[in-house]
Amino acid sequence: MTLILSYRRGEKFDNIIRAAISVFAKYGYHQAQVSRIAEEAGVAAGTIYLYFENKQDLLISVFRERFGQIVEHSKSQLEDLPSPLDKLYRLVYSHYATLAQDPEFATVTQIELRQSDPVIRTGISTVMRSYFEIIDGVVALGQSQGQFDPSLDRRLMRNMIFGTLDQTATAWVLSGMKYDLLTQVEPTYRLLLYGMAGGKGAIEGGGALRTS
Amino acid sequence: MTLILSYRRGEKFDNIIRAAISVFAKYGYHQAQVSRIAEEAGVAAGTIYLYFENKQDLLISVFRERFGQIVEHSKSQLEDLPSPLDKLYRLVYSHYATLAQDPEFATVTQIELRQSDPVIRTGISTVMRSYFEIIDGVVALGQSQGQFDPSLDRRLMRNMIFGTLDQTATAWVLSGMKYDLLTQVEPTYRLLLYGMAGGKGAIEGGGALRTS
Amino acid sequence: MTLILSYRRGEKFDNIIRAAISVFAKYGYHQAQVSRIAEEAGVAAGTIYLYFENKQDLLISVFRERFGQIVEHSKSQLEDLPSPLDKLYRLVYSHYATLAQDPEFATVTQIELRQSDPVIRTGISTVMRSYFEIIDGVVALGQSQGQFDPSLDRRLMRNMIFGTLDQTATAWVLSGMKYDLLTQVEPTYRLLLYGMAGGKGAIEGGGALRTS
Amino acid sequence: MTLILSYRRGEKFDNIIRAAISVFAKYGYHQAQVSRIAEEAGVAAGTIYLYFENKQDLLISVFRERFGQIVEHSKSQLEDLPSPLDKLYRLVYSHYATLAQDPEFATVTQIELRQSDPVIRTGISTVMRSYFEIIDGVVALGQSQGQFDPSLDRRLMRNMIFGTLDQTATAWVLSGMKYDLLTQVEPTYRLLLYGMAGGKGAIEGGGALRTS
DNA sequence: CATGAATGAGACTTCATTCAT
DNA sequence: AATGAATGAAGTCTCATTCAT
Repeated sequence: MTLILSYRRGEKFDNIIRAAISVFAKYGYHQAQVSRIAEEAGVAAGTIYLYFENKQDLLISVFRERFGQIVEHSKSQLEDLPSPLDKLYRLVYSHYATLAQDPEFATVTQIELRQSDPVIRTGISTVMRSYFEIIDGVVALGQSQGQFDPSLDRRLMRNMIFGTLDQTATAWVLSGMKYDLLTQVEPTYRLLLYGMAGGKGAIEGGGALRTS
Repeated sequence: MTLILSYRRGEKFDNIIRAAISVFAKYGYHQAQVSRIAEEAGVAAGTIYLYFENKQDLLISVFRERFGQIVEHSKSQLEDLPSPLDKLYRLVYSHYATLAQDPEFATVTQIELRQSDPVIRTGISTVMRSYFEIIDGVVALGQSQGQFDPSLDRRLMRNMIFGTLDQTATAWVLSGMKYDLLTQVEPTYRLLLYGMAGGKGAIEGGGALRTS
Repeated sequence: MTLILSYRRGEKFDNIIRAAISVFAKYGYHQAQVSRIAEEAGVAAGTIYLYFENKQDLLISVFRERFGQIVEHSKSQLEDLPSPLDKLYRLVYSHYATLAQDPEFATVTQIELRQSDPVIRTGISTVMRSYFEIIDGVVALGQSQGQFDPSLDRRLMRNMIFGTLDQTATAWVLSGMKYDLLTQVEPTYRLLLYGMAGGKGAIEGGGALRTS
Repeated sequence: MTLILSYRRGEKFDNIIRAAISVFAKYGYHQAQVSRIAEEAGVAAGTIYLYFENKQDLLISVFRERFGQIVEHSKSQLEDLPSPLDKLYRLVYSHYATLAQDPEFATVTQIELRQSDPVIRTGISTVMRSYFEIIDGVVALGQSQGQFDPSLDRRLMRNMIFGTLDQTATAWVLSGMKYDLLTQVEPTYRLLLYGMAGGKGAIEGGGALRTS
């Protein structure tokens, strides 16, 4: 494991990651053969095991590697912005843009990564946590400054933001990426902020059932 | 296939479905052996293939069977309610209540069903479509009656609603179901309806970036 | 494991054992492919795993199965004989005759079974123990009746008996089984009983070094 | 091969041999990784291949190197002694003492070296032959001088001597070397010389079966 | 003489599925 | 309708060995 880490970060490492994304996207995780990834990366099959512990680790690493960059990128982008609203907008934009720019990565992220395998889920959730922290940061700031409803549970808001972005992205991938995901940035932003009511303020109704 | 259908709906069918949920929840889809499901259902392994085409079909059937009931239930529940707001509230409630009532089914739904296998995804999306149609119906009614912002894309609203419910449910399952999911009904309803801004109406800011 | 045991003892079981002896003898343990054994046994490769846990278990089972028969046979043969000397003679005869009758089994026993793999050694030693107990029984009886020197360590005598039989058998196998092993029965018996001195009684010498 | 020989005998060669004994004893031949031996010897993995042809050669060399010393030592020790009985005694003593002095080497010799691999067996038997010749020399001298029964087959006597020493040593190793092997020198010597009957001379019985 | 990153062959084993009974 | 013994395809991973430096 220590040895493996010492190998990381090299031309071959990058080639393997690239090839893995491509092959995972094309064939899916289970159908993707390690030997095929090796071939596409221009290395011997055994070489992959100098850089990754096993196939699962490769999938997780693909995600960590790329999504880690995205998280770093998002973080730096949001830092410059003082307004929580701007941060939210930028967050939506970054999320969609990242996926729109790289269809193969989008496929892997939205489809292949949803493996129920515990090891894979655990590996992914580690990276996801840092993304959630970014979202949480935006939410917290907005609440403290009064732009976001301070009475709402922070975790729930995060679930809405991520759930909406993720579901929208998944729907887009499953549609065959036929439309431009970036057209959804603005409406998603508005929807998250003002809700389905569109910012009209409190509406009568919906309360009759609350006791059920 | 015709033969298979003729067998369906019997005591054994139900036993197998029940056993499958239990075993999928305990071991995960890939680790769940058909022979183990058979054992837990009290039938021979081969018998399962009289009721289901294959293991994938079993997973999809589990979902179709249970989720179909839920969809029917939700549909009938919403029909009685005239207000789109009440419908939305009831939708949130039903979604959470169904999962909260059956932890094993919740695990299978939120975790195991997220298989990247195309066949499984296709099978699931068929069932999901009818659920999406319910959501879409609520959204359309709300827009035509003016409670929901008519300028918003209907599909996007559906993605937000489902994405939020789903992500919230997944977070709850992954947390070990340690808290009561039903406490999230009310806040989720409000959040979906009024957004993060809490229904304060248009807020300045967030617009500067819209051209980026 | 319980399941596996329920399968044991059938025509297929015997065929696999027979095929395994043949293939192990021909190719050696490591070079012997499970698929080849299956082919020779006239079953599918997977079928072997219904009867044996793995390849190691197959090797151990081969030994246990055949050697177990031998042990039972030897035990019954020796029981009838009242004299420890006759028992010893019969022991030597049985040991050599068993191997001489089945060259393939002899090869597996003397060569392939000498794997240093801990699991294999453990599996084998379990069966060997019962053979050692037979030898020990003969030794104990002979000592109590006065035909064997009672001052000698019983375990050491067992080591000499088994070591001599085993080494003689191994030398015979490695020689290509070019001579008749049964010609060694009589001289082996005499050698074990009377020693290299040939029963001449105490001889001067050899004592000068005993303090070194 | 010529190149390889020219490298031999140096500090590194000795380090590798030492490391190999240690690693083979700890992990067994198949579990012993060349890279681990290299690490323990303080050299790079590739360096081992400057001194040894392959892993098998390394195992054989370990044996040849150490056992060769032992053979030379035994030979020189026995040369001084005029009596075949003293030679026999010394042989037993040397055999046990060598193993008792070096537990790791004992483990490798008695356990790891029993590989069924033909190449390894062949390599080992070459070294063994010279040891057998020493034994044969003692036997021949004893027979010609009349201390050993001249009617007995020389090879059989060698098998008994080596088989007894070897089996006793193996039993000692497998017991975890819990007792002092040297306590077995004297009884082993007596047992080999006078047999189980303890030198009482011919005993009635055991003859009835000789025709069977 | 030495290194150590890269190679790549090779086989065990699992388990969903079948089909004779 | 049910059984369950038998099938057989299919792919990951290890690690001895090489060779460019």
